[in-house]
Amino acid sequence: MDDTKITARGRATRQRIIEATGEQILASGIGGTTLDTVRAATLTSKSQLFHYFPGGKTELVREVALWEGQQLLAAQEPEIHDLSTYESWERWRAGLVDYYIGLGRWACPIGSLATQAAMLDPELEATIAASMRQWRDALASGIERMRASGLVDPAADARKLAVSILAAIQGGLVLSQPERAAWPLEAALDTVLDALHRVALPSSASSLPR
Amino acid sequence: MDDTKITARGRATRQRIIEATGEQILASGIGGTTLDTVRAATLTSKSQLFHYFPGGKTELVREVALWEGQQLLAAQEPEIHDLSTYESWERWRAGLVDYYIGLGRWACPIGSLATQAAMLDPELEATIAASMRQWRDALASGIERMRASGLVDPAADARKLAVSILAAIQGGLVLSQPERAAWPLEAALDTVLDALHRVALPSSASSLPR
DNA sequence: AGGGCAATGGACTCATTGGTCCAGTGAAGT
DNA sequence: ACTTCACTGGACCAATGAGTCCATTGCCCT
Repeated sequence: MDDTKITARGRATRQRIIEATGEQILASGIGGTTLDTVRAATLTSKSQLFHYFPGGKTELVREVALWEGQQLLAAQEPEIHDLSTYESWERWRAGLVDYYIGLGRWACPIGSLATQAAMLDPELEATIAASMRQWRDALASGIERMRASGLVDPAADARKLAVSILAAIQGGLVLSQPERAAWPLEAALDTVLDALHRVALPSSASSLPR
Repeated sequence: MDDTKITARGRATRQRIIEATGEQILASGIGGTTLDTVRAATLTSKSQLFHYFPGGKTELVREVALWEGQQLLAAQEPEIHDLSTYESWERWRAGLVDYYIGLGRWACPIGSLATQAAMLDPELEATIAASMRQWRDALASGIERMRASGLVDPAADARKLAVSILAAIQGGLVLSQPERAAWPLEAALDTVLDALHRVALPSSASSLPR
């Protein structure tokens, strides 16, 4: 949607719609989120939904995916851009778990969307894949920084480790969901971060208090 | 559904419905699977669907979840009941990846269902959680066997490692989906199985050809 | 052979939902 | 003040999809 003809009030309404839709999708999935429930939650009307998202539900969901991707990355600041020490990784880990706890649901706004997107909308899937890649690259950069400063084995494969960490998060959340508890997520993260510690050079600290 | 009044033909039809529904759910999700498409794929009629699954779509999906859970475990035989050596783990891993490749989609019949179930049907979620627990316990038993035979550190937490391995599978598949490639799944599995190797006792072989 | 019930076919109903349309309202700029 | 256009309200439409109902077929058992 073009931003050329939109007032401050309009932008606020539009953003309100996106955020409310995001919450509903996290809670009930794309299929369980209807334009009517969004309308009710945002105190708007059908025409507003189509005014701000001419492409209808499809476009709205894509905008939500974009927004959630940004939010997820932002929630990991500032550590996500450091990760140059084990202490930084520890802080990042704690913050991330807190973020998911704060959501009130054991689900990743991006991850659970990814599963649904593949079946519904290829463009949405591409958007989400881009968010994932961005996230993965941020983690990989941190590992690279540690490698550069000699904290981990130069032979370590940063890309592969980053993918494994992301997988632990996503998979951990899948398992945490039915348990309604953080321990599967934390166990998976522990194990994979241990693996990261294990590629530490013999001379450096290779274990953290757990 | 009671099996008391069902003929061989009936049972076959019922099973055909379950399997076709399972395929459609894997491809399009629960929401994307309609009774009409199931009817078309199985050459049945609406009344048959309700004849075999009086509870309607809800009951049908639950039966599918049960069936898929059994299939998934069966696909890992016989290794899933061994896992007492690193070689057995390696064979198990190769077989599992092959199984997912064979499905033609980078998704787990149980895992992707789990994400959707939480938003739709608590009983379905419970069914899936039970499958996951069974799976996890099978893996944990294997680790226990290795511990008993002295192949891994007695201090290793089998339950935690099993959860981490499952998380790597589920998360790896989430990441593999948009990539349309096995490497994220394999990377995640590699990393977490490496972690298992690392808890090997110093006297035993602690690395595998990769 | 034939009675009975499982199995099947398919039209029909009703609720939901995405999307359209047009008529009002209000705020920003001149 | 007034004009304009973004913004808003809500009735309406068409498609879809779950579930119902009843009539018909055909297999199993005696």
